[in-house]
Amino acid sequence: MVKKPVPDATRRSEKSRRAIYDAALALVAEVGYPKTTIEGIAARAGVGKQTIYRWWPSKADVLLEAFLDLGEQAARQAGQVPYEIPDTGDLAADLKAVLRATVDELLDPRFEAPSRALAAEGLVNEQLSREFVAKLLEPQLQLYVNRLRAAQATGAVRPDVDPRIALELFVSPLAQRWLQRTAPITYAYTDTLVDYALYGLAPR
Amino acid sequence: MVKKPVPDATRRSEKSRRAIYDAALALVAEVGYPKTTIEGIAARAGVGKQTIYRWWPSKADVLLEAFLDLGEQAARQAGQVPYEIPDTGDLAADLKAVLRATVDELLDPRFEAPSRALAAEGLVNEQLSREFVAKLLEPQLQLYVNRLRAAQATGAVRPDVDPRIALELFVSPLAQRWLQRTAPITYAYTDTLVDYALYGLAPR
Amino acid sequence: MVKKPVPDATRRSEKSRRAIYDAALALVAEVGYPKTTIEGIAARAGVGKQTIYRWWPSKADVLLEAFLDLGEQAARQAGQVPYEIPDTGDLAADLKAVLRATVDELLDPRFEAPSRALAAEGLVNEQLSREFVAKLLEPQLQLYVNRLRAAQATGAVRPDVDPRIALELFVSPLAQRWLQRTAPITYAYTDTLVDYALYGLAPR
Amino acid sequence: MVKKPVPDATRRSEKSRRAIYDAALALVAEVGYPKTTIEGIAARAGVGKQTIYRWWPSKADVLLEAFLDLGEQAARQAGQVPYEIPDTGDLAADLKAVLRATVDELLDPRFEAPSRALAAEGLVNEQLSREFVAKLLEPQLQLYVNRLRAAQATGAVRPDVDPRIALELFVSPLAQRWLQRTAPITYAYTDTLVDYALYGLAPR
DNA sequence: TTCTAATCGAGACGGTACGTCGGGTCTTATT
DNA sequence: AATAAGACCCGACGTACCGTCTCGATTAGAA
Repeated sequence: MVKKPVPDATRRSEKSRRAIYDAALALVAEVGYPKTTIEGIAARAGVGKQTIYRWWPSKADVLLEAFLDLGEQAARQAGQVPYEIPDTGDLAADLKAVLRATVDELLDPRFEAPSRALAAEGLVNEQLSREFVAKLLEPQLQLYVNRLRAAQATGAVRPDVDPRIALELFVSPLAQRWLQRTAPITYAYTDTLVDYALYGLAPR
Repeated sequence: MVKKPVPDATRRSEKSRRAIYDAALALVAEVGYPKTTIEGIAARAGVGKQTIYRWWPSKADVLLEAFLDLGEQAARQAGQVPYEIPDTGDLAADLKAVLRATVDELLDPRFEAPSRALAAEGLVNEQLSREFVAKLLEPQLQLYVNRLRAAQATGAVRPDVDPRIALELFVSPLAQRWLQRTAPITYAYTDTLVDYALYGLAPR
Repeated sequence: MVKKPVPDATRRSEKSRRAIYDAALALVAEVGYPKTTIEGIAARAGVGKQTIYRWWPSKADVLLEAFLDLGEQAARQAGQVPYEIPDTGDLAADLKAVLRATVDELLDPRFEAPSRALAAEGLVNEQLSREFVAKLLEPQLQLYVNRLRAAQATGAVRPDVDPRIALELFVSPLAQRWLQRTAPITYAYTDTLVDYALYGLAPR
Repeated sequence: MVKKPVPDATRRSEKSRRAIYDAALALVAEVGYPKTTIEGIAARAGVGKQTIYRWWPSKADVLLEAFLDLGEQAARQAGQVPYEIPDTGDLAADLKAVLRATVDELLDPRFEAPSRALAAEGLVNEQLSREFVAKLLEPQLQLYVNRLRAAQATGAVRPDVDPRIALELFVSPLAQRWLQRTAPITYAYTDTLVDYALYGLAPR
């Protein structure tokens, strides 16, 4: 077992890290993930290659961190770090609103390129996939779980329903359409998904 | 614009094509998609690189064709080329049976590696994605549309439901779990999906 | 020992041969010897590659034959097939005249490219070199031997001189300058060569 | 016009350069120039191809430098870097001695293969030829010029003779025989050349 | 505030694979 | 049977990046 000397994070250059994030996101957006190279990121960031290899094991990890950082920044700007699905008492309306916001985000070009790339890499790279799911996907899905639990408490959803599965009825179709481009994603579509799904979850 | 002279398909070597398919599938299964190289496929198939470049524009296209061919072969062996979802009159039972078979297929290692790889490539390569969807995915989904239409005719499903969207309620979650490894896929899971979804599609 | 079936020369296409000669000479002149390829010759001659491989073992042999043919043609046109060095009785004048003609030929672009190419190939390919020397060079040199022998008979050259060596005193320097581009070749230069050399060959 | 970034010569690996020289010379000697490939040199030298392409534009240039280096090494070993043709007062004897040494060198297999290859390449590649002549050939010939000038000073050679041309009378024939294999090269032959040539250069 | 050790920008290095070119063989249909 | 055409296997080309490895130059924490 070869020990790689752990670099001293306290002396790390914040400027370089930012520049690397920016370069990685910009390149993925401009030339696509496969044509984005470590060398290209380093050159664009005005950084030595070694500085990248010192802190990240692969370009996928660079992009994942850059993307997480982008998300944090966006959340911080919106001032809504502790994100929640609203609870107006009308479950269908709340879900439709959230899904419409998700549609907007999925169509935002700033997000599209990197998240597609990460999803693609994850399909084939199990380790990255786990990290992606744990850090990004599951926290999002947990919000739906919370909201559905609340709905069960008020009787809007049958108590025997597993919320972790139930949420997939409307979340997965949207994800699928987006990832595989099987069909366009619109507000009308997500509204319909919620309608179809909730029929089945509501008590008789 | 330089025109590449179109090769004469009638003189194409069938033996080479088969060998390339086999090599591509074997390598993807053995070393994974990213480490599968055109050079490796050529070497394993006992074929010149040029023979690959003559007929396919990229390794993704090689793999797509190889996979389509694999599917055709499998179907031909099973003697069930005009595939259909059974119609016993019990929609829930029929869907559960089909989804269980799908689970088996998704867990079959012969299919897993190449289809993951193609899905991953499709996320980032729109042209390939379209071909993948058109040649493989949509034909499969159409079978569900047909079965749901039949269910609407017998009154088992509400007539105002769009079958193309309805089918996503149980198909997409399964696909999602498989692709993103968010959770294990089991018979119990698919059965539950069908139950949840059909509640919502059945008449009141 | 694998026997290569000897092709039937009587059925050979004269038209193809001519086309191949023309194409080979043209290409060597236009793009240079290294960039002249068998494939290129075949394409330009409107001939299948196999037709070349059937009759010649290598591109050097094609060019050698093409060049020999070119020489024969030129000689036939000039109507002087049985070539001779003139014998006016004045050895120096005769040699100067012949060398001046040689200078002209060496500077003729039609001859320069192919003969350079053949010389180059010969340096590294002994078999070709022997053929080149035997078919082209030695016959030429023999003419000088004859003329020098005649000069010895008239007493213009010492009888103990070996004509085969003596001729090299003026022929080789010219060849060398041309081949290696060490210095320009002119009439004045060849005249000087003859003067210097004959001093040494003349009786005291 | 794309500018290729000039590599930083101060950081060049001396070990790699030596290994490349050795590999190039060894391969040319073992398999011949045409079968010597950049890939083969790199593999034999244990070096990446790019390291060759970074510093030399072609395999001919690699070989030329390797050969120049070989010559320098040999000269340094012999401790006779400022090489001179001896001047014992007997011009004929001095020239014969030097030419005999040249014959030895031309027949030394370590020198034969690469110098033939370079000569061949030079015939067809003018740029290389100029470099070869300037760096290797002319310095050698200049030694003869010097010796002949000295001979003119002592009256051993006629004052109106151009030494640069005179030297070709014995040097070029030897070179020619060696390059074109028209006849074997021996001490007797070079002695004869000197005799024939000096007759013509000596005063009456 | 100076010293000093780690990080940094830069890029040369040994490699692997790319996509292309051409060599020489073989097959097919045409003459 | 020779031919034009060109697919085939193969080896080398010159290029792009990989991940590792030096090099000064800089820079931040401990002295």
